[in-house]
Amino acid sequence: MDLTQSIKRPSLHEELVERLRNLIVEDALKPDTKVPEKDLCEAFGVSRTPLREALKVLASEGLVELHANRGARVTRVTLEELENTFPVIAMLEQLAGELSCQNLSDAEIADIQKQHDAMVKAYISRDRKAYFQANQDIHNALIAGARNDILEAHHRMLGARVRRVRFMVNVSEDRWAEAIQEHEQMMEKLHERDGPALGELMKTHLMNKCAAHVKYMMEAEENVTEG
Amino acid sequence: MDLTQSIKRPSLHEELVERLRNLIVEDALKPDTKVPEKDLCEAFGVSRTPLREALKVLASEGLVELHANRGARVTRVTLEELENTFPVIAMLEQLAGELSCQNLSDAEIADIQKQHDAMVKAYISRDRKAYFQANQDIHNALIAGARNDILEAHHRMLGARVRRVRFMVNVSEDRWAEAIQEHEQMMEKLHERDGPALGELMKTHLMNKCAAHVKYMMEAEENVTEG
DNA sequence: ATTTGTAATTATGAATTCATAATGCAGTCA
DNA sequence: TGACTGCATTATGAATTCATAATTACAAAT
Repeated sequence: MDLTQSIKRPSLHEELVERLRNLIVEDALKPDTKVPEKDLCEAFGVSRTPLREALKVLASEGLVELHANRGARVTRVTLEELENTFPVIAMLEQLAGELSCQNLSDAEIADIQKQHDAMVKAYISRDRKAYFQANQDIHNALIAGARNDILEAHHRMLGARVRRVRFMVNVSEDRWAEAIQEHEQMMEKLHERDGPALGELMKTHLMNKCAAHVKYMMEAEENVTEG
Repeated sequence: MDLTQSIKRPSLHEELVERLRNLIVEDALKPDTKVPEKDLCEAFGVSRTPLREALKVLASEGLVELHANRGARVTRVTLEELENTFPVIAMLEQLAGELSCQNLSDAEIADIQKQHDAMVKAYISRDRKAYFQANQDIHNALIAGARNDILEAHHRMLGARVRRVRFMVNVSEDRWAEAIQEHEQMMEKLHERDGPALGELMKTHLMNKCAAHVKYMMEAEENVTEG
């Protein structure tokens, strides 16, 4: 019997932070959506106090914007924000790559290899959903392998801000193939436990991912302008 | 006349976040201090609602810990946290160094040179307070030079967590001299606008700073244990 | 018809109140 | 003497209430 289970009771505001964050990250709450406190209170069945505490936290994470007396609205991921965020994530992943090679156990590396294989399989069958999930899992595992809470926390924060566009984005066939290649190289260096090399690969991988997203967004913008 | 001035009226909770953060960072609120809401409310002359919102934000920044029904306490900067935080800051500063060389104007670089000269002067006269201030200003200017809000925000957040130990720390003569040397090299590369080189120097500089802090903390711990 | 001024409504910022978990103390019993 | 039980106190989580800023609706005037 797990005794700690019964003790841990997350407070309402923690719960709300989590659930609202998920709603935003998974694009259920669209950017620029006004988020009237009243509606959310009714939706979640809580009073305004814990809800407003949650909104303050989400605002500090950059997921919503608070305008005094004008309420909260979900932030839009701009091109500029994307171009600013990815390089920072890239640096964090570079560090994670270096540290993971030092800290991951052989068993953990084997697990990552399994996730990698699953990702490749998803790629072959063009299962985008499974691919994104496996890809996400691999990156998270490599971050966790750094054994650095601070790194992990900030990576998660930054990831939340841009994951929304990853949901929207349809990567091109070319870029998709390239990403798989990059992941293959990463696995190679991970097995060799060549930290600096893995770090470099991960940084580059992220910057390429950034370029793909930027390109996609600019094309989307053009369409909007034209339509 | 500045018209924006009259419009901007920071809400109570923003004000509280700022003031509490300063109190914690500047070590006026010591680690492990219990922070009873009642006392703070009286001190600031506000009700509990905005204060609790502020505490939630500070908790998400890692400056206080919230234990359900047991209130908030100022977090202690552990050795482990220090060792985790500095490498992350180092990566961010590396990126900032690269970008600053691309983005800073000649005038801005001249300004930084002035701050650098002021820092050297403070070093020569062994004015620790002035030195720390100038040092802080230089790093902030290089971060700002990256023209990247996300980078800046996360750097500020991480800085807040460790600045407290910088207040406590008395750097050794040797390390102090070394730090000056590193800053001299940084200025050189900045003038040459050699981004990658400046980035590398800044990363190394931060990691050396980290090592100095860790060494100091371990010695302090020994003293506590022995005493 | 468009604009401007005012009133009514709504939504948010903040204070207060209520409920409950945690703490402290006294008293009891081994 | 020391540990445990139960009540009183305190502090926090959450709900409610109050005050005020912002928005909307509408009427009047140009």
